[in-house]
Amino acid sequence: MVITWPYSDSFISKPDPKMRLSRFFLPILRETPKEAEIVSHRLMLRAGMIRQESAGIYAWLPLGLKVLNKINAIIREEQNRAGAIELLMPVIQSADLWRESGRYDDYGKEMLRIKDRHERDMLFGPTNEEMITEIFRAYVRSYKDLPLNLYHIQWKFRDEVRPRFGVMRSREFLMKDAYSFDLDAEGARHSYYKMFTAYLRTFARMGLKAIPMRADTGPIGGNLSHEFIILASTGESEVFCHKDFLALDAPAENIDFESRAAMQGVFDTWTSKYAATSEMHDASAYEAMPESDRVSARGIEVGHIFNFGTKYSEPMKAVVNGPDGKDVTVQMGSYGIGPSRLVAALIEANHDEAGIIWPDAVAPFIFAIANLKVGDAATDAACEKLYGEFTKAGFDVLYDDRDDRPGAKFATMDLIGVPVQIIVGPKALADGKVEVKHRRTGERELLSLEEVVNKFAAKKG
RNA sequence: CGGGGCAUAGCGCAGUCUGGUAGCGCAUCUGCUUUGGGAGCAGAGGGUCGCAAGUUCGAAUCUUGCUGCCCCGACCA
Repeated sequence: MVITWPYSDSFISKPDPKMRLSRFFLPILRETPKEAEIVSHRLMLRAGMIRQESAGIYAWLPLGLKVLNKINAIIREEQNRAGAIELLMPVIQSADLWRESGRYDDYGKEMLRIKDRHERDMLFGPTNEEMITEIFRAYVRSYKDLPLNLYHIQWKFRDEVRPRFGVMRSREFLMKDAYSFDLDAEGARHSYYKMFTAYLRTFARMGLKAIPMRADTGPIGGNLSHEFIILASTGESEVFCHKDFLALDAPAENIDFESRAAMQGVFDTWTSKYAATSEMHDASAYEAMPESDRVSARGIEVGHIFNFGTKYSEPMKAVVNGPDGKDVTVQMGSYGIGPSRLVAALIEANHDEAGIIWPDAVAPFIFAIANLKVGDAATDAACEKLYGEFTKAGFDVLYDDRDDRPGAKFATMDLIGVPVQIIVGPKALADGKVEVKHRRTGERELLSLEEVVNKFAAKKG
């Protein structure tokens, strides 16, 4: 019997690599809306990535969504690699669940509380420790099912007093939150180190240098916690660290997440020297380092991990049978990354006067083809040829087929940050060449169509 | 939550003080020209001036109330 794959290739290929700008929805703005203060907010609005619908609440337009999805894809790969398992919990939660942990009263006005038609107290989830603990305790009975790490990527709502900086500090935001369950403290540390390692890899893959810094646990609770901070001049908080962290490479793809020694090694390497946010800053320890080793900079928090023991499992009775048949309250940790904030953070770290400079890994389109003279038989044909080849190779490629002037096309490609811009104009094409411009370096090269295809489009196959 | 400010076309703004036909730039649409760094000319469309009361012959403009949004500070993925 032959079982045929029930989906067409085009259906499963996500995201859609084919895009003609004349047909795409890319509402770019020439002028900056006055409310946007920081560069990422300005550029996201100008590049048509987001639209504000309310204070701190944004609609994600197609270009913004493409970036968000790429970030999510990287996060998923690294979470899965580290052994976490994806599920999806609802955004609306019951107040009763939060009364069990005691956080219904503790969380304050930051939690958006709502009533359903039966006058039941509900809430829009600001985080999911309670819910995941409820799910865990409903099914897991044995220590043999541990360790377990479950995560989801879901919208959160925190009714910030003052939302600002676009999606950097919004009320509704996307969060990847993972929750680990272990039999004992030692296992919980291993789980913590696994996520620690996964986070280093996740941010590195996006071209970000994220430095783990000892952090306050805040309302989540616990005793072991790190914030992952990326350095950006427009960052919200001041951070201090040893300069060696800037040169450290993230753990390799083939690192063994199950090896406690390997995980401990990663953790030790990345925590061996001084690194702290201003809240946790110890000026005397910092100044004990030679001045040439000190780095003081602005930082953006893009991830935060916690080991909080039995803070939730105890009151919510998440217990398993141990090897000796006795109940053991499980050890938990939670691990958060804000993909929506990451979009803004990536822009803060990657831009110039002309616009965004996407790292390849998260670029909404890696390639753009600019037809400088739409309607010209030669440029039209060359563009269609390239567009077809890149599409066939499975790349995200944007074809600017608008009947517009070259300057407008250059400005658009630079604004939306396309890493590799293939410029097809009548002059170079008369010699059979097109120009390839690299957004980040500004480097340009003249190549024939075949060379372009061989150099770029043939790679992925 | 304290302090400050804003609300007029899709975006950026003028007009408000001193009440009297709602304007400018960009964007959009049409036509012609133009085509390697956000083109030029000509024409066109688009606004219950945030909402509601009040004062007045007459309110974008004055008064009161409300709503929304932004900025600064304290708090946060």
